Amino acid sequence: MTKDKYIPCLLNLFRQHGYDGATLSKISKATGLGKASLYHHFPGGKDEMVTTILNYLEQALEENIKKPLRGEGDACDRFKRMCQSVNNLYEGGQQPCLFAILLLGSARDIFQEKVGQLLESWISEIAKVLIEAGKEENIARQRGEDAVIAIQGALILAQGLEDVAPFERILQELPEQLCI
Amino acid sequence: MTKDKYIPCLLNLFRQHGYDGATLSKISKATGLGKASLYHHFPGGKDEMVTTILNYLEQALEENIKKPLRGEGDACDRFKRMCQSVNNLYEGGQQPCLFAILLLGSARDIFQEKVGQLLESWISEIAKVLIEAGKEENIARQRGEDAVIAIQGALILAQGLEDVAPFERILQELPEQLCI
DNA sequence: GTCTATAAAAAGATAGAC
DNA sequence: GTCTATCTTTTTATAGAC
Repeated sequence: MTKDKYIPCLLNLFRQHGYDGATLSKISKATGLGKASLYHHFPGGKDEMVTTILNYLEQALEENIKKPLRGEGDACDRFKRMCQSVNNLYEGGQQPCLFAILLLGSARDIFQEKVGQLLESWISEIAKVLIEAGKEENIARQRGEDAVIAIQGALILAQGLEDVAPFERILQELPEQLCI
Repeated sequence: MTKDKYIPCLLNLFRQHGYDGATLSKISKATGLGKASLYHHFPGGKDEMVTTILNYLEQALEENIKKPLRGEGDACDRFKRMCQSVNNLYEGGQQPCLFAILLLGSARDIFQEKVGQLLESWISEIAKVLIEAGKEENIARQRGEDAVIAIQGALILAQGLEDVAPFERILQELPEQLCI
């Protein structure tokens, strides 16, 4: 898959400009590929680019988020490692979340189902850790939701206030709040 | 201001489709006005429409959010009234937040400053209630941030999961969590 | 696999009549 | 204050050469 090479660049573009804002002109300039070349790699146009990115993010979620949650140590240790990964993926809170961007943009209808699955699997994986740690099932599920809510909300606020401090604080507090 | 008549319709459009997705064609169809008429009311085009909406939302924030926070009763009672208003404004979690939409879309550069001010004033007003209730200043500020983070995150999750339950739960828990 | 050139469609915006 | 008609620009998408 030679087109994998362009995924990081494309991810950045869609995160910075949104689905509509990332025009083929900008994509062409950023990747260094002509428009026709872009359609050679992604015959389906921007939709296929975003679908490719979402598949890449599904892997990243598996590798950087879920795997640490299934790793060594107690629940709190695992959550700490998850938060470190989250911090990296969102570059310390400076980068918005593509999931949220897609859910709030004009392409919502196209990508909502896939994004919903990814969010659901993230919540579910957090809940599993807490169930394993002895928490009641409903509580564990709620804590999983709370974690994703806090991360998504903090990313929004970081964008609004142009300040990553709330995001950093949320990530720091999250492991303990989940284990209480 | 006769153009005020169109604000609710415009707000709905931009919330449903985002800044780019709300095209002049859709706006024309939804308002029943021709494109030229739209430019008569909003010479600055879509930018001016959104600016007008944001000024309207600033009033709504003042009237429905801040005013209840300065009202009668203890801190927890005031937060409960705020949450009722929040529930109404976002239609039980079914409607996304225009603030988040603008921050995550292609028009971020144009509206970030204004949206940031509105979020900041919301946080600040929550903090004031907690300071008045005897909380330490830094803690009060953090709780204000936590509230806005929870609401924004819950709205994202509601969109992703196509389920308002997390939003409803967050709003129900919020008053007590703030007062602890 | 990449390019230039071009087409086709859609978007934002305006002129001028009524 | 609203309309029809038109214009300009941008965007997506493709044809065909190399």
